Amino acid sequence: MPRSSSTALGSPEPKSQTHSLQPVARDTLQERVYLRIRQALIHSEFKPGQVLTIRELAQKLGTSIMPVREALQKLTVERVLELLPTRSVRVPVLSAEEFAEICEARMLLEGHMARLAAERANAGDLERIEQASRAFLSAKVPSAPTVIQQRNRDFHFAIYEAAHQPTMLELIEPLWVRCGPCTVALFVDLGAEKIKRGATTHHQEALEAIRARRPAAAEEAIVADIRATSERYQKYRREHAEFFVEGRRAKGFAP
Amino acid sequence: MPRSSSTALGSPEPKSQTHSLQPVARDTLQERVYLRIRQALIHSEFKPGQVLTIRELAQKLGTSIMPVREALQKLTVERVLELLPTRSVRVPVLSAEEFAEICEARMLLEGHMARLAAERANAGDLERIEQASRAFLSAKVPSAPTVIQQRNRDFHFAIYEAAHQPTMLELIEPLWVRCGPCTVALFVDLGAEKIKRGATTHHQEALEAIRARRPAAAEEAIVADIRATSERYQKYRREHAEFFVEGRRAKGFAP
DNA sequence: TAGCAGTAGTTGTGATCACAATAACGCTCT
DNA sequence: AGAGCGTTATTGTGATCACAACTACTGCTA
Repeated sequence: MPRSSSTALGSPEPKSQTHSLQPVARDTLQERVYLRIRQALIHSEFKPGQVLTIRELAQKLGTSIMPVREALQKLTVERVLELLPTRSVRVPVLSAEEFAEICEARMLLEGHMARLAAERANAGDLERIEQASRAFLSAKVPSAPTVIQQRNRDFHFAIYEAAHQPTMLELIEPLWVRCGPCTVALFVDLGAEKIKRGATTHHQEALEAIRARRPAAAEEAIVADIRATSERYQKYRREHAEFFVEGRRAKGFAP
Repeated sequence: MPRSSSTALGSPEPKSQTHSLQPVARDTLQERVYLRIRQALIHSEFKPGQVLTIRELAQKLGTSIMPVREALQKLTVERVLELLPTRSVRVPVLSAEEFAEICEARMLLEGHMARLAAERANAGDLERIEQASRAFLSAKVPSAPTVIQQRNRDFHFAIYEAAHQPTMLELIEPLWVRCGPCTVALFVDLGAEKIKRGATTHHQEALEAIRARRPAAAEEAIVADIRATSERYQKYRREHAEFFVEGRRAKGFAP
């Protein structure tokens, strides 16, 4: 029976009506599968290095293999997953160099966006940024690491949205997803508390700079924030080299 | 008959052996289809705004629809193609703003790479850059616009490869592909001659700067080159607004 | 003639099957 | 017991079918 309404995937999110009457593309199973796997990656339900197989995911998600194979390919193209020589896919284990290069690109692009935000942010933008900042600060430290990570993410993107450059924003998003699975490891290991303290300083600086319309300072704060993440990962990889062995075939992931 | 060896797609390119004994992933039909369509896009065999259908392409390429639909999805994820609300795909018509934002990102990333190239290029890198430069200069002006465009591309990437940042290089590539179909229009319309003259200046400046190990100058030259392209497109769109009507269902593309 | 309903054709999505290549397992022989 | 080999299981790819949503065309009605 084609187009089965599977129950394992939940409802197709609440339509995110930003402008009311857009010709909303009808949602496909493929997309729900894609979002589900993506979310699982961000939540560290898969480990770096783990191999994902089409049929296993299809079974766990209660669909045929078709939506899964297209979702996996999509994630592979976005470099969120990695293609093995055998054409299987796995969660990438970012080398120190790869992570550093991605952070370098992030510093350039996101720094640019922070600068623009300081120049262009209107009242509504500012309000959203401040709200995101409050949400980040109020995140309880012993809560799930993904909560803090999510609010950190929200804060950054509140700023970048204030730059009003939607196309560049779309270039930045995949960089975050690529880093996701590896940065979660940082939160879990180094302790969210310490990371939150470090980030708070940069966040406050960025917020102040945008409020005061000082583009250079805003860029500087964001770049510093990203650089801290980059250096943290360098350090972490050196100290936990044994964790990053190319472990294959680690099963798991309860939907 | 599964895995038919279609003849319409040509041979699977000469293996590009850069390091000899890599565990080369076996080539798939999907990948050949992908490269073929990608090439067709770069060569302007499709017009901006044109809708591509799975079955039509499959028939012209002599395959089933499976490889085509995956190739199209891949191109869509890379933003080379655009998803319509009906889930059909079409060649995007970049708005002036979108093009400008992509160019902005390119200036940041490619400027960074040019700077690094000036710092790090070794003898082999320099030789490759100079050879690419000679090839660009020797391109006959009345030749196919795509030849000049290709050699321009080769020159830029010869520089970026000298930065030795493979991950960031992979971030830059899709930006070029996205601009491809629209910049070809520039070459065809404004005349390759004029564009080549303009680019030559920036190319020579970049080459000199890298040779002399002056990172700032190298970055400046590359940024100027990209900015020229960006402004050219702005002007072009304004003057040829009528060409960019959202024309649907323009057929064509002889394989 | 303009408007509209109905129909035939087209298109993307999802399911299922077939197959070749790889990986995993068990067996034998030394 | 351990290395080598043949067999079975698993995996991704490609083809084909079924179907729902949409498009375009036709012919009827006011």
